[in-house]
Amino acid sequence: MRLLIIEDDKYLSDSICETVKELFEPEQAFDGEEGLFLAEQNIFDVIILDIMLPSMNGYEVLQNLRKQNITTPVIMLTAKDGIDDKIQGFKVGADDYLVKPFHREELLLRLEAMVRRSGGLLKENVITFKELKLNIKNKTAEIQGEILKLNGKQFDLLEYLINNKNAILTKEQIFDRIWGFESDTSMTVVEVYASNLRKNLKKYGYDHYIKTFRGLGYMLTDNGE
Amino acid sequence: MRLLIIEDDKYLSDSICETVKELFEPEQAFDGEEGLFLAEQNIFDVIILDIMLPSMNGYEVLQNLRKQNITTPVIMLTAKDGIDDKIQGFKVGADDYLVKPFHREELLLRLEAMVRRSGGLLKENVITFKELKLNIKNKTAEIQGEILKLNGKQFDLLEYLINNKNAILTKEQIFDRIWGFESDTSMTVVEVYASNLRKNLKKYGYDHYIKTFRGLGYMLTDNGE
DNA sequence: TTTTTTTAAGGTTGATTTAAGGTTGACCCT
DNA sequence: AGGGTCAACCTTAAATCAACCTTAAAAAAA
Repeated sequence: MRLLIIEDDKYLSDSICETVKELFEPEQAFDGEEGLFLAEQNIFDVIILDIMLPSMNGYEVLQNLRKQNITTPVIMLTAKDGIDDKIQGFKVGADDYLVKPFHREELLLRLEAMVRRSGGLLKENVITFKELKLNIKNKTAEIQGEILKLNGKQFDLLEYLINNKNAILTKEQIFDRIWGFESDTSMTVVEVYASNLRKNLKKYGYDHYIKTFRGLGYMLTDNGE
Repeated sequence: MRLLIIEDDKYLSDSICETVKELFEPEQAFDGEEGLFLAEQNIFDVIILDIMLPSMNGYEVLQNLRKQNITTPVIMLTAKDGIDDKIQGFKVGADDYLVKPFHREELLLRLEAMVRRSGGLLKENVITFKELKLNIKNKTAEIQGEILKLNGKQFDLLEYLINNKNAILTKEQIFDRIWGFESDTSMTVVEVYASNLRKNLKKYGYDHYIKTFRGLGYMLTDNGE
């Protein structure tokens, strides 16, 4: 679970990081433009967005995102308490709202509720797909009783696929998520890893479940065909 | 959209009804047990739940519901302002929280955000024409229960036609939309794709619905002949 | 060293485009 | 009305092209 914090108050931002680090991998942006740029990568599970920001305010960031059909859940954060702000925030597409100062526990709970609502699961130690079990913590995979050896990025890919089963993931998304959007390696690595992953799953007949959609991306699916 | 309001203050309950009646069909319950009974029917899209209630408090109602795997989104409502209440509410599975007194507009916006999150969005990912369903996200088509395989541009064409059913689309429009107006391929591809699409729909008797208007363009229509 | 990651190259598949010949229907002429 | 002509459209199949797969070797990391 990746969380983007767009907040110019470094002290507050760090403190949020600290608060959530059990459940999320946080990333920080300290002004509006930087935040928008990062959010546009569309690789985060939740975004915490302050309203008063240098270079571009929170509303603009959010509006911009929604215009691009990026639907990552957003929690707006502000010192202002007026209802007008709340209304504006929701109109632009925020999913929740938190008034500073807030209790850490409340933030955590709202984050959880948010992620739960949007179908995601909080960081679990074990995720499964049919008879395939991934232990996120030790990065081990088990299938039909046997232990399956997967190296780092292959594991990450499989994890990402399982967490988004029955949804198409574009090569861009996969690349941005696993290699990082600023990585300068070529996007064809994704194909190579898809290939390797399939090879490893073939033994168990699970390679079929990774479907490629030409021009669109990949999907892990369990509904037959 | 059906909304259940579980709130013992009749005046407040009525006033909520009034506020939301544009967007929801509200139903009222005035104590915990009645509310639980109604909620158990699992026919509502959202529930507004007060905490202080006769016969059974809001936490118990919610806990009970979740235990039965009823996941209707719930907004908790209370006069208490302490963080402890919020925590308890979220722990039991509330999806949002509102402190009395609240602005009507805020309630409305939270309701909208809630519904949007819990599948309101999903509906926009699917468009239909008679028994034909297109899932825009997965780019899959389903007709009369069967899955229909369409390649990229065929799918795009069908999507465009469905979104403009009962309106004539010129070949230029179709071409510009799907191939891009700067494309240097010949406009006759549109005919080829119309042909292929019809061939694929023929099996289900849906080819007739794509009518060509000589000199004008194509139209997808569902009113007979 | 051993393992993992990245690059490079050639092969495969299937979508897209072109081309060619066949239909259809509008319009004109006698 | 009937027949001829033509342009628009349909259909098919072959040619082309881009996306993707696979493999193996090179580079980097452990």
